[in-house]
Amino acid sequence: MVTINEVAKAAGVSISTVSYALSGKRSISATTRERIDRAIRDLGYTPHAAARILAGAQTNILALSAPLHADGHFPTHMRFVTAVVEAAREREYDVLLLARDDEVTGIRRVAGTSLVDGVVAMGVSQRDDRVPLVRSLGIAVAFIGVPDDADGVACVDLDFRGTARDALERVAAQGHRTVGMIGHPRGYVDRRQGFIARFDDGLERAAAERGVRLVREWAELSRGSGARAVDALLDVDEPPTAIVFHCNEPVVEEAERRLRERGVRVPQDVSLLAAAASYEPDRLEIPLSGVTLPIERMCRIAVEAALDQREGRGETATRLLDPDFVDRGSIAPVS
Amino acid sequence: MVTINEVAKAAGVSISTVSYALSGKRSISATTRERIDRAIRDLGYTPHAAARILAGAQTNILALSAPLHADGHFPTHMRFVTAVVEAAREREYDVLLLARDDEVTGIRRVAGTSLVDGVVAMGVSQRDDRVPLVRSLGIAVAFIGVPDDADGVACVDLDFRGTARDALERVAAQGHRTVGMIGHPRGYVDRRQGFIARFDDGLERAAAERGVRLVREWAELSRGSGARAVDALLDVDEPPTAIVFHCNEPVVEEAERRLRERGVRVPQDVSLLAAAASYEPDRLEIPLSGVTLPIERMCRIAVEAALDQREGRGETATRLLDPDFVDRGSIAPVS
DNA sequence: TTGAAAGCGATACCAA
DNA sequence: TTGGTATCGCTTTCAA
Repeated sequence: MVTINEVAKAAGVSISTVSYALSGKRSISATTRERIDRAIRDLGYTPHAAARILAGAQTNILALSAPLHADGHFPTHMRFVTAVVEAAREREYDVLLLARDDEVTGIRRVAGTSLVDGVVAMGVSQRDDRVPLVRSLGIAVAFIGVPDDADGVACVDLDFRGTARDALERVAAQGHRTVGMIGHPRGYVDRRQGFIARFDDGLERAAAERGVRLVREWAELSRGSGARAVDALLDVDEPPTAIVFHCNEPVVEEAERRLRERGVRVPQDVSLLAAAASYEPDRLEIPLSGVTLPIERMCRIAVEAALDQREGRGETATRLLDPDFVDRGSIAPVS
Repeated sequence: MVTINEVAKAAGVSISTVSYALSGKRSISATTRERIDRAIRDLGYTPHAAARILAGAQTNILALSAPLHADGHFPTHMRFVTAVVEAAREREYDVLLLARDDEVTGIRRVAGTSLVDGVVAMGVSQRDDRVPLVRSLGIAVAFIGVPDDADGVACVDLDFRGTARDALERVAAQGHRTVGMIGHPRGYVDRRQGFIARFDDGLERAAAERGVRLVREWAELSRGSGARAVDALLDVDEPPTAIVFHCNEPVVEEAERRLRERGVRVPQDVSLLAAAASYEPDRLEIPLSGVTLPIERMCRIAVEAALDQREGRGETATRLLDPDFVDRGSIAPVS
């Protein structure tokens, strides 16, 4: 291992000069700088991370708490993880992945040993054990998702209530009086995932305000449940003329296939809208108008929120992102 | 932050005694141990990771190099990542996720700064830049997958050649003389993923030996390609009476649906076999006999191989896992 | 513009 | 069984 000492010796300067040349925290004469650069290159020097952390103030490591539930949607999960790594690297941070651990012990371990400068937590539930934990630990943290008690912690999420309201108002504006919804698996709700409750709430209220009748189905991720949900919605006396999807891609795909099988045309017979889609709604068999979950943006904001906290200037409030509706022709006036 | 110094003071002993009490590297009297334990608990002490790394020999951090290709299969990717984290935690290791970086710079950074004790590399291609890199760096590493030049580096993989041979021989043994294959996207092959070449090679050879005619299709991950592949295989004069799948789940699902639509019965009209499945073949609409990719086992072996190398006793050879065939009734004698 | 030296918080060797 | 202390490789203050 090449140390800063050897570099200093080779360049004929003191180690503090080498250190400052590296950090740029004080001015160095051109000739000295050159000698140091040469020595660094010749010796192939890279500073020792642990020594730097111990002497300096920060680790440049961020922990990502990503508990993976058995019934979770892997592709979506992966997109969050990748996006967090990407955002972290843009700030010169590496990411330590906390996945297997009990949510609490992993954070406790890396924070207690000062291994990380902050934590980004995803897969947030309404009553999340990580909230009181990070509060007591007093570490820099940002949640992707909003727990019930979000006081004093930074949170980022799509405004699910607003997204639901927006969705309902758009179909209502087209004259639809009976609107169906196909939602995430019941298991998610039981695990008390906040975003579902907020979405449902927003949809209900908007429907009540607009005098729209709401019919809801929840589909599992297992095969057949998307088709069953469609059948359940349509095989009644006054079926909905518009359907709002708030579920994962496989369910939507199956629902679209089922609609085709039943000879239902989109948007002539039924209007379709994707809400908070974690997939790309324009790559479906029938591209859907609606709102995409801005995963990359959420992760970027979370990373910045967590890191900024250490520097004092960090927000510890909840930030809800506005829905961004895109029209792909799957919504039409009621016939 | 509570330091070992404060613990020593509180317990009325020296810091070396505290250190030894923690590591267990020398015997401590019961009373002293108790006083130390009390002090640790009272003060809520956790050793500082960076200090420990600097003074000690190891970081207890493992890097996972997981380049994510745009056309990759996210769920499979995620399973590897999760499995590596799981295996690492069992050895008291945390995982640093290298995802966004150019494959080489990420490894160079964490290895150069001595941030990690070793590297596990997935998504290995036949000519992988990471191989010469880790060789020149001389760090502990294990590849999940086998590059062309695997000299001196530890690799783990399913024996794809053997798996292909096993698959072909099983259907040949049932009298099938024309066998179809639906393979991974061509993009994978172009990116020179070794496992595909090895699988194809094994299949070809076994077919030649058994006098079996082989018909091959490659399906993209995009919608419709699974169905198209089925049609391409069956819409000919002498269609195969058995089909081997070596592709991702969405393609298999679509192929099965297509078979149903065409009124083809399994296994009466056609035998089906899943080879190196990265999904669970018994959760398909038509459960498939075949070999599952032992992801968890591969990752565990890779983690151990990487970590063991530091302690001298590590293997740096390629380890190919034998296929483990499971019968689920999708293969029958040719009619 | 540069250097000397005091930490940072552990580990582990050498003595007692 | 225990304590003192050199050491790990760097950052940063204080002096020059």
